[in-house]
Amino acid sequence: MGEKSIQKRRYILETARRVFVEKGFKRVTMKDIVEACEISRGGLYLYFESTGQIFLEVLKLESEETDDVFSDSITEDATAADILILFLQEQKKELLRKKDTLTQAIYEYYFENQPVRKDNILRKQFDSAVKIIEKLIETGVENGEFYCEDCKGTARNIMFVLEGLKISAQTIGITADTVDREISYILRSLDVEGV
Amino acid sequence: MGEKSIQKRRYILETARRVFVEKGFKRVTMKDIVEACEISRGGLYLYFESTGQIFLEVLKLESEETDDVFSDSITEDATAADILILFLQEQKKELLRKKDTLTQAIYEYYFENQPVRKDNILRKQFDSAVKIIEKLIETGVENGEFYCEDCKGTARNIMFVLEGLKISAQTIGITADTVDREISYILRSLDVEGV
Amino acid sequence: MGEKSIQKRRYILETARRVFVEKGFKRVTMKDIVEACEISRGGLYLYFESTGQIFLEVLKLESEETDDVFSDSITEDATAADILILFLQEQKKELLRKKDTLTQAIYEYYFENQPVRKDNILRKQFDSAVKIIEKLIETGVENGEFYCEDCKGTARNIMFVLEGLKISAQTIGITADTVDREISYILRSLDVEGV
Amino acid sequence: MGEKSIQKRRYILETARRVFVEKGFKRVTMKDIVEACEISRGGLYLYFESTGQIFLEVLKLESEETDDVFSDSITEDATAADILILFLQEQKKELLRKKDTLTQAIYEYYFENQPVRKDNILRKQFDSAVKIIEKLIETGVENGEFYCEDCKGTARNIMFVLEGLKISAQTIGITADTVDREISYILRSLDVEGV
DNA sequence: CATGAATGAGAGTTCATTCAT
DNA sequence: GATGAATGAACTCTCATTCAT
Repeated sequence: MGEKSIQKRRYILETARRVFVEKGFKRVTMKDIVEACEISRGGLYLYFESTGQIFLEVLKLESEETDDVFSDSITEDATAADILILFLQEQKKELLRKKDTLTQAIYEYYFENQPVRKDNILRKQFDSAVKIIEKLIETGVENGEFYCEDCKGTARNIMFVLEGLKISAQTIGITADTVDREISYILRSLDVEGV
Repeated sequence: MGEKSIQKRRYILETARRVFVEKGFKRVTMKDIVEACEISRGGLYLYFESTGQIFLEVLKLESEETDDVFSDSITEDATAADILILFLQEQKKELLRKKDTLTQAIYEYYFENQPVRKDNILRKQFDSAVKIIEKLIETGVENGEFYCEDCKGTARNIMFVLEGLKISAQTIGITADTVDREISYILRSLDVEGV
Repeated sequence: MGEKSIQKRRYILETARRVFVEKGFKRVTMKDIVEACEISRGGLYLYFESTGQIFLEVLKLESEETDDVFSDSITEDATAADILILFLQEQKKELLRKKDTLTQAIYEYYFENQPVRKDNILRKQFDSAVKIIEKLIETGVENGEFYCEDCKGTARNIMFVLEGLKISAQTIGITADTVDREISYILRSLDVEGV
Repeated sequence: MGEKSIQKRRYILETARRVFVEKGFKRVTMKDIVEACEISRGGLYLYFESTGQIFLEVLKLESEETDDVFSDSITEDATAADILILFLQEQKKELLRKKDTLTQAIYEYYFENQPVRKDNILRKQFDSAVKIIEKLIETGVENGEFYCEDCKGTARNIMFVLEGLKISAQTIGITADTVDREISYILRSLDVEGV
């Protein structure tokens, strides 16, 4: 059952991604994807067997392409504070996009499919983000940019706040203001100046 | 549209609630509710016209009965810190329940139906919770229990952390430990002693 | 899930019977039956859930209505030989009908579904036919109409010959002559005169 | 339509045979055969155009290789009774095998495809078996081994009993005992001693 | 008011068959 | 000759919704 044309596979995943962005996870049917891809009903089944599988593959692709969220922000002479701020700004953009984001689909998918710890991509991303932020804060503390007694705790706290903002964006709705306020709250708690 | 038997209406909502707790929002069909209620198909339509409407009514009932989350915790001689801690412990319980909670259904519902600001019950609850916490913190500050420069900001921050924990509980899964750590992080940031 | 209108149920079974007679068992789809009955797709599922179930019910009806194959042949003053001959003539008619018979469908069904001994309607019918024939032969022997050393064996043998003719009719094809020859072979072996 | 590789053709038929043995005729799809043969979808169509055609060819091969059912049993000094008994024992083995036999597939095929008399392989086999048994009985009668007034009739009767047993084995199920009883019934009717 | 049979749209899935390579 | 990706028809099954009783 060799995986057929690898381009087509990728094409389907990219197209499906748009569908998920638009409709979330649950509402998406194989038919939706077939139609978006303009391929035949049977054609899709040649590559994938369910929306769940397709979604997971979309996520995989996604994380392959973007596990460098931070690396983008890192330039030689950027300070820890610079990087943290940049990262938070990125998150803000993402948060406010609301549509054009997989967020909703991801949540919906994980509501239904809570895979074993190990397979939970979401968890991996969360944990790795915590680690990176922790490192960043430690660096900042060493440089005298930040003041912080519990770097790991703070990193975790930041991530939960971001998660809270993310889900709020999708449910109760948030404004740029709200995000800005939370970001400065975080930065102030680190004693970053001029915020 | 004469409102028929008000007991039956209530009976349906209570039964439907259980269904939503069990299956979330999206997966619930009118058929599910009909079967859970053991009433006739047509009968349900006499009272409600869609799962969405039913869900909203369930939420309404819910909030009528439970906008006193705090009042429970408040006894005459409880300190602000006592109350806050009690509140956070309540939230912890709720968070770890995971199943047996409307949380997932609520998120799912609001993913699809983002009503005008004003009708967003979720938002109202969030905002009112922020206000209450803010008050609480202010009281605590006045009493010298807490140290806090931006009460409103802190209150908001607490709520976002809780939201973050809530959604994490439903997706990546969290442990009691994780919640405890966040709670003490919050309390420490308020300079609450002995945490 | 009460069984709805009993007439409709029966109507469906009778219509389905015609479909099975025409197409056998395997080739029949739920759609075929829906169309033959001129009811809606969902309507059929209200009553039955698979062609297999429908077929079994058809058989049940069938056997309720026809377990009196013999009783028809029995009149007060008929001799055992008369009855046996009548019975064999009935079988001949059935055999030669070829179409307009459930035979094929029955075989196809039992190829796939070999239920526990006890539930095998086919087996029950076979066994009960053997018993009746045995009785008949015994009576004939007592009356001096037949000569037979092993009544049970002969009865069984007759039934297997009939089965052989039945399946042959459906596969290699047989003529009236063939059946007649087998019938007289049987009767001769019982020493029935004038055959 | 140049006949391509004759080995491949044969390979396909042998593999397909196994598939038919396992699943009968109707349930077998071109896909099943393609997969069992581990060849390409298009490849199969180069050699055959339908499961029906493949099945017929399988039967042809089969009969080429096994029209010597009897010859196996015939040794120089075997008596007619010996040979008949051996033949019936062979049939018994076949009957009880149930799975691992083409029987079901053959019946299913002929249910749907009743070719003109002449092409009906099944019929040919039946007729030729009758002839051989007839010869055998005649020989036995001449040798004083058997008593029989209508050799052809008896031969035919034996074959129908065998057919009856065969179809019963596939539908209502039979035991070794049942077969033994029928075999001795047959032999007794031929006055074979010691049965 | 209440019932529940009936309808029909729509989602999922599998395969026979073709055809460009 | 051979491959296997692609197509589209055909089936199965489930529900929201209506409507006669």
